[in-house]
Amino acid sequence: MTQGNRPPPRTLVSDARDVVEHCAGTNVRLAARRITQFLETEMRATDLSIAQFGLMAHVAAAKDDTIGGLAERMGLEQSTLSRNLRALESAGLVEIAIVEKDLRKRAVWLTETGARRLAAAIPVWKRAHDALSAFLDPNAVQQLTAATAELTVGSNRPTARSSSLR
Amino acid sequence: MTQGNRPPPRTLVSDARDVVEHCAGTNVRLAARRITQFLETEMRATDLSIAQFGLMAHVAAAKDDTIGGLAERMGLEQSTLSRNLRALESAGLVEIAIVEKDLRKRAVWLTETGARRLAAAIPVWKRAHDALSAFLDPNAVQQLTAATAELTVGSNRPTARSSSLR
DNA sequence: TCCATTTACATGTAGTTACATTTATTGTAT
DNA sequence: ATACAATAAATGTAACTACATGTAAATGGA
Repeated sequence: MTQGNRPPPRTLVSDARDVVEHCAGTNVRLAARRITQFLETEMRATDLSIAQFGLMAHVAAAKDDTIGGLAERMGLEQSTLSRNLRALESAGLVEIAIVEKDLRKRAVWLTETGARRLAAAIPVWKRAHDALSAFLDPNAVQQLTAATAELTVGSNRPTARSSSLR
Repeated sequence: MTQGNRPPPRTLVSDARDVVEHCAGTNVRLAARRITQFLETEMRATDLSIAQFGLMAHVAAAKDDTIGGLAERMGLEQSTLSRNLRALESAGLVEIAIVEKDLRKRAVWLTETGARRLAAAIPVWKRAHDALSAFLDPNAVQQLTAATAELTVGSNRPTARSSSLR
């Protein structure tokens, strides 16, 4: 009787199941792995990884295209993007050059080869993405991604109360 | 006049913008990076990465807990999981042992230390996850992840028409 | 039983990512 | 003009991940 509708006692196992089921972090990472593996398989013929394909699409779509600007929009560390771009440069797919107005900055653009490779990859991506759409709603992913935009670490941390932890 | 409501001609730039905006692969990866960075920051005090935290939660929640079974449920390569587990083993957080019934298999479980570390991390995760919920709906992520479950490469590839590419 | 096949895991190698630090350039206050 | 601070990118290092391959154990048909 004293147990009424008290919640069941939390155990490590039940807490762990909670994490496995509900954690947005572990779950979005799992979803990303599965979707990546699917698209990577479907787009194997392009000889571009999803990371490379996405980066090249960003470069092609970019108006301001300094490394820092790209990193911001892609949610990548500047150092990560720097390296990924250098790899594409070595492959002859992009060119990187110093901006005259500010010698610290670098501008990036697709080479002819890069543009051709991206253009060739787009229809493959379209077919792969259509196949993916049979399983999940790309709009849902888009909305999720949009929601995370405000999460950007750096300036606007509304929940910077982590100091109260210790 | 001849242009009526014909769709505009596709250019590489407009196609690239399409990819950037709509691609579920690049977008879910972006969302995963942002969410990971947020949680990693909020949970710094636990001294566990999200990958480690999630893996330990899976180990704690697992009934069958061979490496292959874990890999399946976590959408990770067996080789990846093998290494990640060995790292946790070196840190004294899990134990790994051969299964007597089948000497090829390995069973995994948390050590006392591991259980204590995970138990200590759970409330930190709860606070971090609550903060995250202000920005996005964990249910949406859960549903997305559930949708990707059928995507598992290996058996049920409904779109294995990639050979028609060339 | 024996051998080929399959299964489970480990290892070599490489791509993607992040943090900390360094280097070069720009901006600013004296 | 000079010195100090801020900004942009590159580099050192390491974690996470996957593919290809190797090794050991189990399984199944001859």
